[in-house]
Amino acid sequence: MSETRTRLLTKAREVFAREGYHGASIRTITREAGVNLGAVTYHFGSKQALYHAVLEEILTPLSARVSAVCEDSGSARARIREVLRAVFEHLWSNPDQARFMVELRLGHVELTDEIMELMMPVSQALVGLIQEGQREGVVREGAPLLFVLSMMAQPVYFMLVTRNTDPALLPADPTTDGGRAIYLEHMIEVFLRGVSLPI
Amino acid sequence: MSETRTRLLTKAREVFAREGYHGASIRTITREAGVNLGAVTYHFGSKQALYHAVLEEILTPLSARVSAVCEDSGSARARIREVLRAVFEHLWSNPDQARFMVELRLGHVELTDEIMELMMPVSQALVGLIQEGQREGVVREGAPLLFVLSMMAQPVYFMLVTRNTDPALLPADPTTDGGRAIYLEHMIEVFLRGVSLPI
DNA sequence: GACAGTTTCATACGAACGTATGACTTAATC
DNA sequence: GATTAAGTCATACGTTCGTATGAAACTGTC
Repeated sequence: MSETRTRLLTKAREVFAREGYHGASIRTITREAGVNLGAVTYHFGSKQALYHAVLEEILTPLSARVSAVCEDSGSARARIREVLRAVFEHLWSNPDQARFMVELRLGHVELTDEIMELMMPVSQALVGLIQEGQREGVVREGAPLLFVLSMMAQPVYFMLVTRNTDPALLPADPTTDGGRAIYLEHMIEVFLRGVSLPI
Repeated sequence: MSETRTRLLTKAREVFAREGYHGASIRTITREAGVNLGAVTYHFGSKQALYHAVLEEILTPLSARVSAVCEDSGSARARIREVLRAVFEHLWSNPDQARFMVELRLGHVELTDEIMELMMPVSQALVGLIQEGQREGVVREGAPLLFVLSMMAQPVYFMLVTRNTDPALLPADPTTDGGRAIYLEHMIEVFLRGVSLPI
């Protein structure tokens, strides 16, 4: 794989995340990547294809990891913890990823069927996990998809807010391992209590 | 207030929400609003000023309502329910609003100080509410801002996802009052259990 | 009905956009 | 070292963007 291609992928992820699909221009991306203006056309064909390449690069490992954790052995409760940890760490390991996924949700960009198919198994795996949780009595009755939404809401929203907020106002520094652990533990705690059975 | 101006505000909200700030063009907005291309310049001065006008129109009533509910009489638990209801209903009464607020969070658009000042009292009021909840024993110990984030995550994320998902896949139809009630009750339940004291 | 102020209109401008093109450079093969 | 394929480069094309401009069409006042 050509170095120009990887430089483009790396910078494109950063610039798309920072400015959004329409806000980012090929000129900005190529300039910051230190490559020629024509490189996007040559290596990817178009701006949209470059965006999809970045998206795929982000979604593939997330999808794989979430699906894997869902099918782990162990109690549903333990796996729910692990899914939250996986999503959280994935989004935070590269903050740009959460912004990508949110813009994706906003639907400002046309998506290919391939991208869609990359996301489907994730939500299916999560629904399955919640159903097992209900069978094991960890999750109370209700539509599984509602719980899936509640599960994903916190990692995405936390990422969205904390990256744009003055760190001094935050209860923990999200750029350190210790700070991140606080956010993660909080989210897990809220979700597990939130879905638990009445006592 | 001129009719052209209000038509612009209405259509701009819709188009900005649908396509994002950079994706929406003045030409699209004015064409769909049925007004002249120059109307944006004349009535607002610039595209950005139009965006800010829309944002202010959205944030002002939300800010007022949330602040009012926070300072209501009644138990903290009841007020938390009411805040969730207020945010939820506000976002769902016009789905575009949630999309605006998310793009705002993504930071793809430069914001004025006035817009910032419109948002500050909301988060302060919410922090105060959580602290009262902790005093009353409804909310367990922990950084109030963490709970505030958890409280807002669900309404925003639910809106974001359900608007772009095939309704047939959803557990309830978000376009009907009955469907919305299901989502709201779910969110309230998850949050109140999630922040509650261990028993 | 002439006037003044306001709003609308068609149109023009320069800048920035995504993409296309063909010459140039590099690297590998024989 | 000639040939070929792959990659890089500067540059040009047509389009669309936000904005500016001045004429035309309103609206109310005297």
